[in-house]
Amino acid sequence: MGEKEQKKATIYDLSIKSGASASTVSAVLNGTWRKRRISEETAKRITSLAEELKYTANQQARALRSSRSGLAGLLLPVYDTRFFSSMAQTFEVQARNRGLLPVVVSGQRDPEEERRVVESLVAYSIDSLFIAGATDPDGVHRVCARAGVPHVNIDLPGALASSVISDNRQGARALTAAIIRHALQTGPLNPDDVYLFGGRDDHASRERIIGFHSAKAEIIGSSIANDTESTGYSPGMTALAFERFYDRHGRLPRCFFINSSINFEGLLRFMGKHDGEAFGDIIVGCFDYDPFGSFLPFPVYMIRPNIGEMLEKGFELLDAEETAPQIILIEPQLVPPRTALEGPLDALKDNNNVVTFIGSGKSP
Amino acid sequence: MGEKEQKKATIYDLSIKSGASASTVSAVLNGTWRKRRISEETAKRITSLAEELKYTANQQARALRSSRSGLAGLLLPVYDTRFFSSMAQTFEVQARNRGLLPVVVSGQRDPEEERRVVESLVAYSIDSLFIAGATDPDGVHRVCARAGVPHVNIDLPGALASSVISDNRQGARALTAAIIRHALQTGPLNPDDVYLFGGRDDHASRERIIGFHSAKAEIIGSSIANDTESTGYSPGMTALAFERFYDRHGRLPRCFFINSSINFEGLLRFMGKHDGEAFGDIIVGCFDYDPFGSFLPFPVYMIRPNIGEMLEKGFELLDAEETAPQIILIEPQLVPPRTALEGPLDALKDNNNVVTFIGSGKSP
DNA sequence: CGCTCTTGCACAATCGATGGTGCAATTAGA
DNA sequence: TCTAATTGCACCATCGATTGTGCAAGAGCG
Repeated sequence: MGEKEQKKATIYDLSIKSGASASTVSAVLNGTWRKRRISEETAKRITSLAEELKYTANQQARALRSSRSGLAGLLLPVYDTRFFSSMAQTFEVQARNRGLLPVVVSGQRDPEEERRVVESLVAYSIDSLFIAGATDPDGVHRVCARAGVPHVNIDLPGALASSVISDNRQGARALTAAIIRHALQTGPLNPDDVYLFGGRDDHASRERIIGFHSAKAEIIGSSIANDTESTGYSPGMTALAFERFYDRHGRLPRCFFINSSINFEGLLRFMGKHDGEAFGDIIVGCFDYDPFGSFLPFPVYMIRPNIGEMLEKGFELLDAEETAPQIILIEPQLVPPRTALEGPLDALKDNNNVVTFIGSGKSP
Repeated sequence: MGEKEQKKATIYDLSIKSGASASTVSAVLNGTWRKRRISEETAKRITSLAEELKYTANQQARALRSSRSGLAGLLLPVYDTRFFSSMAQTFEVQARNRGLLPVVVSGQRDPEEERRVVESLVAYSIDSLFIAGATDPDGVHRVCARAGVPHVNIDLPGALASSVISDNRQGARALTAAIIRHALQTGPLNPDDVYLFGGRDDHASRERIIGFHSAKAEIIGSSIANDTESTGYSPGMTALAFERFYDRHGRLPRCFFINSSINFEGLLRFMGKHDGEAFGDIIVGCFDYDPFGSFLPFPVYMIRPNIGEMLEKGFELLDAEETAPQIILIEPQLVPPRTALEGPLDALKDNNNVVTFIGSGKSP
């Protein structure tokens, strides 16, 4: 594959070719040259030489010496939900805007794995870490603290570091109210027509359940025990929960709240196994947004967390260097059924293409 | 945030505490100690000391000296489609299994941005790069070649480096055949009942169009001109294409092929604007898999590329250090409508949770 | 006992960039 | 004209790990 595989130019190469010392070259190229009283003329000479030779600094060397790597870490549980992949996408843009290289890793919702992958980031001297939806935020916190890595929690709060999270309670209230109101259009609702599936014993789930109950009580006016079922963030377990409900009641609840898109996939599996049936009469709310989910054959209300703002606030917290951990709430957005929101994809240049017919048919 | 923010231990710390020299410590900890004839006893002493002090090597220093960073790069166009986020997820696992730290970046389908982000990876001396769906694979190739970074193309081939891609033509044939056969169940089809939307002038799209035409000709027996419409990988442009078709014909084609899930989002937008209508009679094939897309209110056949195998082969190619660029085809999978496949989420520990009722109702 | 081998490790250069310090040449000030 | 201040830059130690080389102590052999 070698074309002109010259070794990358270093400040020493530039030093020789420019006649200046390596430290002068370094100062010019990292912007500290005014402070070091390098003449503008010398600076220009070196800069243009650098461009000519396509010099780029060796970040390992820079990091080793200055103990700032230019890496910004993001710890996710998993990538492949729209929520977390949008977060990765947004994080990438925001980190890059700040001159950092984003490094996204996933902890697989396993406390030990979380710590391991963060250790590996620490070994690369990351400058900061965003902890998004960690199973054990405080365990991760300790790893960061030992290494002196600034960090914030996103989406799920931790006790030991500042957190930026969605307003789960309000979001859940709005979502619950929306599905109940929609269901009421087709007749009165009993308390046992309204359920919640999914989630686990974490802060987000607890808050959502509180919001769910509060909206339900407010609108229907009464409630029942055991109207929420925790399944973890697992499609398989969620499918099982639906299956069991179905076995007991001969149908799904008229209207229900699903804790996350991961749990929503459990509903898909359930549907896949009950292929003949229509499910046209259920009304679903999901605390997460997925464009395809929004167009399923029944009304689906969704909540879209404001990822961009959460990350912005996160960066601000890191810059601010606060002492006492604080929690910042970000309002999420209620998305009505059959809504295809624009997203990061719409910012791409590809959109400027002209629509053209390029195909042509063939006759056999 | 400071608890016991001791600076991280170095080989010199271990050297002093163990009485051995730094080079001995280094050799013990990086596994080369047998080659350097360090006694087993010394090795054990140092190893246990290292564990005690929670020593982890400074990767920047290691990289600087050995010019191997332990970083594996993956260049994606975007994150937030299920295809690319699954790829990120799978890549992470595979890279980590090989002792590498995965660094995933996105090039936003912009040739210049692609080169910029790869330059930034090169500045960190990545050991290898996977180029997945780059707009300009050969431009990226040149950046890698200059820096001596081994690389492979995934999913979209390049001329200058080896590539592992889906068998787009066969996949498209299978997909086209599936939707046509499904449509034939409800009556005969004319050639202008079968269209293709999406894609652009890249290898994948061209191959898919060939496969589409070949299956169409084979089953329907005749064809027409202008039965494919290129829209780029843009939801907005795709929506526009559907809108225009709808304006001209008063309906959508009875059965059509959508080039990617990104284009599929264009169909969602179209549907969102035509809210009253049912679209229950269309039959769609999409060259990409999305679990929610599979359950839309009309039959959706999907193609799932075999990401795991593509990446495995990619790693093998890198190890093999071939000289002449080669292209490896991987067979994708046809997924019938209403199918929720298992994915990386199912491998998580979270699935072992027990399903329990945790909620309790409240009476106002 | 003298010699060669082997064992077990230490020394020191090195990767590329950074930043404190020192010093010659120039300019300013008296 | 002589000293003091300023300008413009070079020198060199340093970050932490890797690796080629050298060398003393002990083992093996005749």
